[in-house]
Amino acid sequence: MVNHYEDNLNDIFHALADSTRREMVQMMAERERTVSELAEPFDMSLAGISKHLKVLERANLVERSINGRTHICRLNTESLSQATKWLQFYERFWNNRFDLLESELMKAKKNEN
Amino acid sequence: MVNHYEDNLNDIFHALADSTRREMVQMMAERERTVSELAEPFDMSLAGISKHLKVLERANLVERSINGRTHICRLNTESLSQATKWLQFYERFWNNRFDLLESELMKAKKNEN
DNA sequence: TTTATATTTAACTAAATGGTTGAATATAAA
DNA sequence: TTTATATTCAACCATTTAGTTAAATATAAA
Repeated sequence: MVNHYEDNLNDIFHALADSTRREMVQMMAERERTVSELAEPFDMSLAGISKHLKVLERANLVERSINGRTHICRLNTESLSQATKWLQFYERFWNNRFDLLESELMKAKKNEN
Repeated sequence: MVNHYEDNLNDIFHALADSTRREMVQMMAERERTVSELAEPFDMSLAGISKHLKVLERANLVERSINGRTHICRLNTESLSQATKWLQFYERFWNNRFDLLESELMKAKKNEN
């Protein structure tokens, strides 16, 4: 059994583990962007940006539509919320743990009196 | 200016971009674990697990206390919620976009009549 | 039809990653 | 004091990554 869900999470987290790519995501969060727009803020070759874009696409974080000679890139919510869901699931555990700790502390405090 | 926040996000997302490490996180979410406990489900050398653990520690996702010859590993909420916050911030943008789209569709529907 | 623009592809490189094995360290148990 | 257990460290290896430059492709503009 191949686990596509796991593969996808690998790709998503990997894609987000790079400052340049996260900045690109930020830019696309504001609005759609062409490849050269995405490249503009960075001191990096267009080929370099093109590669980063591919990593984001592999993770399904970005979709592209080709309009003449310019490519228009936009974010895809689906993958992002997959990652968020994973994180939030485990945060819940911690928060429960903390709630537990807190209630223990409250008990302890009561017994002080 | 060095950006520690960005570095940290790189480390966190990188740490989470590996199935083995995510499973280790899951285990520690349930309760504290020793290194050998963490290693048990995997078909991998202890040295391998030890390295994965280091990656999680570098990301501040895990803290370790040494108790005799066994090391006890537990999760650190802080880093996880840093990642969650980053993700949620950008999800907000998308959701706003979707709300906008939705209201446009409503308008269009009205004009149909 | 020629030239300029937008982008990708290919080939290359240095560094990082994910794994291994074998030896080292430190502590606990016999 | 010897032996067993828990863990890390060091050295190594194959693969992936993040970047480069130069050439290729495709479209738009002169």
